[in-house]
Amino acid sequence: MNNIKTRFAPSPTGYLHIGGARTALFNYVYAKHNGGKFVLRIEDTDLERSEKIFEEDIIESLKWLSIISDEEIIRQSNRLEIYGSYIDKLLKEGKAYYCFCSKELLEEDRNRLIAENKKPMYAGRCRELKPGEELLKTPHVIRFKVNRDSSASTVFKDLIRNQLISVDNKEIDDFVLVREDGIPTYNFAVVIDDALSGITCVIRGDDHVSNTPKQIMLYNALGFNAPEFAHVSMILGQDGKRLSKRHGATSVNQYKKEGFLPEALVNYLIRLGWSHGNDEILSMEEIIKYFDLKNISKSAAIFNTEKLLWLNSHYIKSKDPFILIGLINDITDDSQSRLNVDIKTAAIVDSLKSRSKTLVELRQKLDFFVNETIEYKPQVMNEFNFNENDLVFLKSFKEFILGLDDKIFIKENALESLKVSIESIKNEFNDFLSKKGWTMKEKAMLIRLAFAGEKVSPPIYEIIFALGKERCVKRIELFSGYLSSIKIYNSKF
RNA sequence: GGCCCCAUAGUCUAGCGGUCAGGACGUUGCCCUCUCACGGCAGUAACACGGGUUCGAAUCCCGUUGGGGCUGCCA
Repeated sequence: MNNIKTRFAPSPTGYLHIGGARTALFNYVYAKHNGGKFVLRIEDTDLERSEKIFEEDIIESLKWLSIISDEEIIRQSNRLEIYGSYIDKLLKEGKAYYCFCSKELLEEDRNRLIAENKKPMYAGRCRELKPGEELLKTPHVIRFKVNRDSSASTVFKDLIRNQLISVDNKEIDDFVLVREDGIPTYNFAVVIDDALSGITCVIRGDDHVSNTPKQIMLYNALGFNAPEFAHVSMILGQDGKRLSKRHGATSVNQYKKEGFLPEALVNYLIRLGWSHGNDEILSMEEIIKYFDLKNISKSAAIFNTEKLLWLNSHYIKSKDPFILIGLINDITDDSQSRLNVDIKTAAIVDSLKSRSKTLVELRQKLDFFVNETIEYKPQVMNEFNFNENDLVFLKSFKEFILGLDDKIFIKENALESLKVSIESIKNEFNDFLSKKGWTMKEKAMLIRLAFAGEKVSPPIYEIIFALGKERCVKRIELFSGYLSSIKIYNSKF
């Protein structure tokens, strides 16, 4: 009966990026799988770089991904007294010490060691110092006194590799616990908070493995039980380098704006490094049901937008068109461009959803329907050789549209009745064509150009329904006029 | 440079001593078809290299190479 508790502890020094989102996701689903708790902690001890807007972005982005903290969110900046009491304890017990070395001096040391091809480490000048009250009034930091016994090493088990990682203490610096300004450093604050919050398992990025021995030493020095550790590999860009801005979109919020669904991002991120047999499509519920640290990959993974797009199109396809309209409106800043929530818009969205990989793409494809006027682009129109017969057809087609029963176009906001309408338009239209001895294949492109001004559009019956009689007729007339005008133009030469 | 970690197709991965090395994205071809998609079918492509251990190695061990991380009073 061990109550699992995990956490995600980002520093608010940037927007939530996909690497962080994946780490948060792993922590969240691991806790949920085990019936445990997941908590969020904001590590804002770097006063220089932390910003409130980043904190808000992180919380919002996680919420969008359905990753919610089970407890009130902790901010390290509110806990300075707590850290103070523990530092006093370490100082009193001789496990930490004051260091008065100037930054300039340390910089010199470092440069010298690097020049000598040695590992840059603190020389330990102040290790045995017993500072008097006067000296304590001068600038200083507090360092941890690492056990320097010649054979001492620090060992921990990594749950991802399922093996022990051992680091010789001589590789570990007497690292700083409290800065000159009195603010604790990451390695110190993280241990206090994880211990006090009762975190049982720390799942974090690979880049923290070298911090883990330091933290274990602190757990031991403070008399806390250390949690378990699981270091997940990092996400790399297409070039195999660490993911950064130059690889394109990296923040979760940016993906939202570009028309990705949270389900798709969650599904993609969890599969990037974790697997459950051959399953590719996984809902949050399924992920929680099956998730296991044992099935996390040890190696770094390259972020592949193609697969994310595939997942996104999958989730778009499976959504109700009315819901899609809402989602598109959610990411539309300009109130002028908002979509109407009605059956006609839904009809086009329903048709376009299997043709779009993102919500943004879907919205763009909707332009021909939303905009009142359509443009006849020369680069599109020049590909066709129009003739008199086309005008004859359009005239006849207009009559057909006008002759359609008005009842076909009046529908409740129900997708089922929509299908019936489209079916009857299809039947009527096929009758019309066969009576005239025309075929769909030869006439479809002309109609498409008239209605959409593009070579690509949703199926014609669906457009007829969505546009309605009046707009159809208007577009046929405009297009006929356009054809006549280019005919006149051509005849001059 | 030092320390730590990693290594199956272009990419994500399954595999856990005996498999025709499986799936997915991508890509190619075909079918469907009013366009484009969707969908269906088929194809393409991998165990980094070298030593061991073993009757037998993608799987275990060692080395090489390659990649990543850390080496801050950042997290």
